[in-house]
Amino acid sequence: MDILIVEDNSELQSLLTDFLRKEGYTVSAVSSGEKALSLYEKYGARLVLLDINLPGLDGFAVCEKIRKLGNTPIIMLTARVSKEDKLNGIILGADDYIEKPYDIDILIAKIKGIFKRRFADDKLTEGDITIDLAAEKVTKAGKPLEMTSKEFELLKFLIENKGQTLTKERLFNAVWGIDSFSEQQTLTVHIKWLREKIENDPKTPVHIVTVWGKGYRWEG
Amino acid sequence: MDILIVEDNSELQSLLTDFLRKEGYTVSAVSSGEKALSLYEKYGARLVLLDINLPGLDGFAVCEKIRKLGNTPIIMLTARVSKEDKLNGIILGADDYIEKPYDIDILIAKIKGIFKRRFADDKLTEGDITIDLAAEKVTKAGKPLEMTSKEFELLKFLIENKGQTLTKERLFNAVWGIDSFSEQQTLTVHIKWLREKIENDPKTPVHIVTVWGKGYRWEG
DNA sequence: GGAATTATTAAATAATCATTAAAAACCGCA
DNA sequence: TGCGGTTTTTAATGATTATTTAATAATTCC
Repeated sequence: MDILIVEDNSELQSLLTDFLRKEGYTVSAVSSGEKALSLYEKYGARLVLLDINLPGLDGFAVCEKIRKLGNTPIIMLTARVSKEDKLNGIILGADDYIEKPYDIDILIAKIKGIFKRRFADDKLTEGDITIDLAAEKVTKAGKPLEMTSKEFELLKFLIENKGQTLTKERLFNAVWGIDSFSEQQTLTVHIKWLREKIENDPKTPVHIVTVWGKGYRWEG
Repeated sequence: MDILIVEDNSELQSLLTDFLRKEGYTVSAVSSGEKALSLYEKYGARLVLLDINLPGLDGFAVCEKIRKLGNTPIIMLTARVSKEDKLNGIILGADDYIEKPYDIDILIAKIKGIFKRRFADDKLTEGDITIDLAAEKVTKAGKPLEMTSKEFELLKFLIENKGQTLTKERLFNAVWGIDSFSEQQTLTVHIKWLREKIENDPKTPVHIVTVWGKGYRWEG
């Protein structure tokens, strides 16, 4: 899915949906924060358009949650124009915002800008590494890399949160699903295998860097 | 299952379902993209009728996902007639589309056409292997291969979805039709017999490759 | 230099897949 | 129905691959 629209005004929702589809994006639209989250968790999205005024869970909360689940760019839609909101939205992780009533062309332009900046094509690329998340396939400089499932999960999580330092605990939790601060050996060993496959010179890793005393970080 | 209908308009859904059942197809109908995907993942389908306007996950997104899971032909149902939609749907993998309100006879004709093109007439070839789906006969480099019915079904399903990794669950459901405890064993044994007949060197299979932890994939 | 942390390596364990043989179910046919 | 052969399933065993554990070496920070 390209774009996830979270907007409870049904008129506006279908307007946006139609417009964006005509631009060639695949669009899913929901009318509540809860639905947005469950859809996002299950299927992800490449961009989220997020209304601030939502029944139940509001836009800021949704933004925060999505930010915890991934680096998907978020554009906030807001009728309220207070400085605090702008500040708040951006601080909490929104990549951009637009005020209602807005010029649809400006919105499209913003969206295109984000897609262009963010995605070369429909695969996730990092340097000479390409990751097909759906097919669970990784290639480096065109050559396919054989990945075990744990290795793939780990790589995926690192790249999805590139630039962020991830604690070992968080990494372990994300990939293995449970807290188990005792078995950090497992993680370091897997990091080792990953580096062996990903890095040009595994002895001096440039992608998977270790943050001493904290954990690891993916550098793009 | 022959046909999976994804349509949230319940009236239209039951109309379609009844009509197609009368034509002799086995039909399942769901009203959301999420349900469609979970059903497809588990049981597959030989044809999908897919409405574009769905609540939540939209038709295009569903189409995209199904395309990643298998080569099943998809017919899009749409009220909107924009060129962009047509383009989009076809680019994303739909084999055909039909506009609402549509003539049911035209739809039936399209469906029959797809079934005929896909599952009846000409012979399916993969390298030096030729499969006659109607006659249930397989030849390798001109020589006939004796196939049991299960072996044939399995081979057919693999080749129909060549290039795609098929989970054991999905393979079993497609060929055996039901879940079972010892499904794994039965499947692996049949894979073994198939390899014995198909592969030049059954010890190092190049056509039926195993995807560790997932299932199998046919490489053409 | 020394304690804490991370990297490396090898070996043990666990999970999954392949092979084989034998039992059970199936099928055509008298 | 019962027979003989074939297909399919089940079960037991062996092989392969993934993952974890454990022991040791290297590195980093103070």
